Amino acid sequence: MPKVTPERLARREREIVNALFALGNRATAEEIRAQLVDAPSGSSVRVMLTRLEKKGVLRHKEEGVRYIYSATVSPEKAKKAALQQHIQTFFEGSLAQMVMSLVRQGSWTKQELADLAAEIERARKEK
Amino acid sequence: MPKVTPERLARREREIVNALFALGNRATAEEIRAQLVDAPSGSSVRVMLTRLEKKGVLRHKEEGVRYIYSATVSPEKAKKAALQQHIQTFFEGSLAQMVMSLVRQGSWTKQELADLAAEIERARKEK
DNA sequence: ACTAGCATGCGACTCCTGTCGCACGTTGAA
DNA sequence: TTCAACGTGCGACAGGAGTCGCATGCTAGT
Repeated sequence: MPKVTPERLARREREIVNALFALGNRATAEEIRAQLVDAPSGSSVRVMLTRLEKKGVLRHKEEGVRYIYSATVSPEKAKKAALQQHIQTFFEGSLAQMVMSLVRQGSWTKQELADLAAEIERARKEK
Repeated sequence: MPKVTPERLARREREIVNALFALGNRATAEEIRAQLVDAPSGSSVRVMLTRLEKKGVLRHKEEGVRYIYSATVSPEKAKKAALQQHIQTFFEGSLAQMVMSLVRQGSWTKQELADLAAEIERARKEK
């Protein structure tokens, strides 16, 4: 059995896992379905869910009548992997470069900038 | 013909487009192949490349004997879309929240923090 | 002019994705 | 107890993704 990382999933499967993370890694089939762009039938989503579970990517527990799904990888790990991916693809592997770019290009409120500055100060002091 | 955004590509196709971006949106079939994890044969990659081109995701121009491929969407646009995706999935849609988290959790050198602080100062002054 | 070396793309094949309809079990109301 | 409402999963299917071997064509060295 080949190893299955979240990054190596097929399109819809990945969309589903992402939706699950966006929903706090705890959702019913229907909630996930609602989150999907160009949403298929509930039936289709459930097939995917089952397959994903068979692959070991998801698990479920029953809660009353319905199933509550969640990813087996921790959101933290998935987040980290996805970030790594993004940085590798678009910023030559440099986190610093990415954050710089975000600060420069994003649209920030006064408050956000202040908070961010404070956070950085704190990080600098810890050095 | 359904619209084809980079996010809606199949696994391998996406990997290829990402590899292309990582290579500066300008690469030969072989360069792309080398960049792929669990790399398939050159033959396979070229088939993908051709299909991607047919879908309008890529284009190529001949350069001597070989083809140089590049994505039709600008890297900037792709980057933005990918970022949006990431933020939506892992940070409840908040860019600020994401950057905060990165500053807090990333491993930063003194220099990087200084540069970042400077960049933020600059952004604040522009307000 | 030959030939070795690359690079392209065609034809072909397999299996996985993605889709759904429908039958089935449970629950709560009439 | 009958029935509607809801959620699950089975069986089935079509098409696309992913793979490769090989024929073909150009380039550069001998």
